[in-house]
Amino acid sequence: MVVLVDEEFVEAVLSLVERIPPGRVMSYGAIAEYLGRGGPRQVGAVMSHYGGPVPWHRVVAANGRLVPGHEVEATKRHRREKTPMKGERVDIARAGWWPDADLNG
DNA sequence: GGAATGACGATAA
DNA sequence: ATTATCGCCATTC
Repeated sequence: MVVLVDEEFVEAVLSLVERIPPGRVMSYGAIAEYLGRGGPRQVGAVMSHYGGPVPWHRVVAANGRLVPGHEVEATKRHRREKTPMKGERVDIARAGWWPDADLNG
């Protein structure tokens, strides 16, 4: 099914998700914003089709909602990574990560 | 080309 | 805090 509309876009998304460190998360919008290509829906679409081999559980909705269909799985993993959370949701205010955030010395 | 869909986001009530 | 609606962007039928 070669639905690779933009292999480059897929690579960029997966590559970025791989860069998300443990205990941190990025929202679909943040990823789309960083890449500057498409929108949050496109990032989510890529994840649903090619987000298998990457730490998808570190990608959450802007409101901290975990990945639909894998809420339990994602929650378990965050518990292992000590991700800052508020009940069933991730505390984006504390766990929100950005590539530049790691450059800060 | 047009309508419907989707791992989203923001706003209104 | 929760539910409902509109907007965004590209894919799919």
